[in-house]
Amino acid sequence: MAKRKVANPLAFAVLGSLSERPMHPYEISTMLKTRGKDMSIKLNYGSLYSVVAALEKNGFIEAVETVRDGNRPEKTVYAITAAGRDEFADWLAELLGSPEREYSQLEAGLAYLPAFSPDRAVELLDQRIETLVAEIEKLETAHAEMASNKFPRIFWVESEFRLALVRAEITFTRQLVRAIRTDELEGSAFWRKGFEAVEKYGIQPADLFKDPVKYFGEELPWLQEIPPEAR
Amino acid sequence: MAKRKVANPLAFAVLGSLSERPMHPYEISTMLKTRGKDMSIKLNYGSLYSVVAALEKNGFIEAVETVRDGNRPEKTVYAITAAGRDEFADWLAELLGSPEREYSQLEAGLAYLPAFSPDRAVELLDQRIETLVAEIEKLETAHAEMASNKFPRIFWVESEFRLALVRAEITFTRQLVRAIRTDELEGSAFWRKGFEAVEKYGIQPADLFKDPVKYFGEELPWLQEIPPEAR
DNA sequence: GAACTAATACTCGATTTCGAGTAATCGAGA
DNA sequence: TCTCGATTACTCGAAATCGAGTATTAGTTC
Repeated sequence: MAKRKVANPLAFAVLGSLSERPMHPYEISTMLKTRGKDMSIKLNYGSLYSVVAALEKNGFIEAVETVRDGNRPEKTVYAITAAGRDEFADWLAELLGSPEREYSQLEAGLAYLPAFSPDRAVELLDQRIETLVAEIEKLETAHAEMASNKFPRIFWVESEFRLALVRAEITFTRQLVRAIRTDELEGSAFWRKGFEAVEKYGIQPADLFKDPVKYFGEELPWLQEIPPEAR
Repeated sequence: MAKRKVANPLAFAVLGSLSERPMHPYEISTMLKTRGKDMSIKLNYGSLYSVVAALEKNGFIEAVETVRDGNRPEKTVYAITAAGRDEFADWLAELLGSPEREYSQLEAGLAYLPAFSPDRAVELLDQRIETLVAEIEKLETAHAEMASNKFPRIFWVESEFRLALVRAEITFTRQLVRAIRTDELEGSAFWRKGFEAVEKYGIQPADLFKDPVKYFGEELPWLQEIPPEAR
């Protein structure tokens, strides 16, 4: 899958909007908002206009008219081209059919979890859970409302997916907190010991592994598996 | 939470690495790789060097020595500063404690799901499921291996989180496919009818809502709720 | 009808991001 | 000892990204 000429997901939304009818950029932005698509695709004015320009440059859309309304800046109305329709279909197929690696900030944070003490980690994760619970409630309320309006679910599956993801995140985080609290996370007791040793001896965390018996009271068998330069 | 001076997650990883000991940029990159942190934080050489420069400019790290090794480019070794340690701790706390809105590509795709026929959608989602299954198997194998090496789980929680997310995605996708297939997704039958009408009458999708009785055989009560300009 | 707020419709330029390219050296095998 | 692929260690510039700022008009309230 060669790289897209215009890769910003907002460009995808622009193509999607223009495949309904010609519009000017600001109109696209308001339509995305009224339809709530800006909840699933990040909308930023700066990006919108540069993305529209890039789409035009690549022949996916074309200016069909410019209207001037009093002294306001003139609006350029764009229409999708045949190439643009192809690009949109191809892009949608890719988005749905081929999952692409995405990086979440929690993943980044967890990668450095041992940099905090277990207690501090639990405190922060609990805080996260609270925020996520609120998020879930907001989503559920919105869904209940749309359902009661008989608004077809097909128009808000993306929000249901978001809900599923947040639920998974909360479930994981709760389990993690419990595991840290109970030390059942293998290595968590070790994590505690390490932190206490750092405080007690006033050493750097990296020094812990130079004398495991002193600081952990035992050999660490897995330590031998790690090449020295990665310790 | 004011914006970070250096916002790229890779900068966070750089601070995390340098809080262990001074290193030169390339050394950071290899350490991230051997520890598998590059699976959770996107590593790109171009970004690495510009991020290091930005961190230095902002006083979070400082060059401590430059070594030259034969005719190779000279390596600048950087150390973290006190401000850098604070920044790292603050950043980690934010990553763990305050979930930030993230946009996934599947969400973007689902937002335009009705642009494809139900059959095509199912076909693509099935394809996605296949890829996700393979991904899950890879992760599970890797985890089993680390567990059998007694490598403490605390060092790979981020990968467990990733697994939880992929599992949630697959569960959701499977449910969605089933719902589309069985038409139990309210609005899915309507989606089918709409698509058939577009083919039968050769009209634009947007025209469907101009005469719902003709194309869907009934009034669509929720349609009245939508402001005309958002239709 | 003056004042003010909200909505409309962008613009701009400072960063950021990216990934392909480069160039030296090392090590293993022929 | 020659070669060649892998590893080391970056560089560069084109393109993307962002969000704050601007200017006009429409609507609302006193």
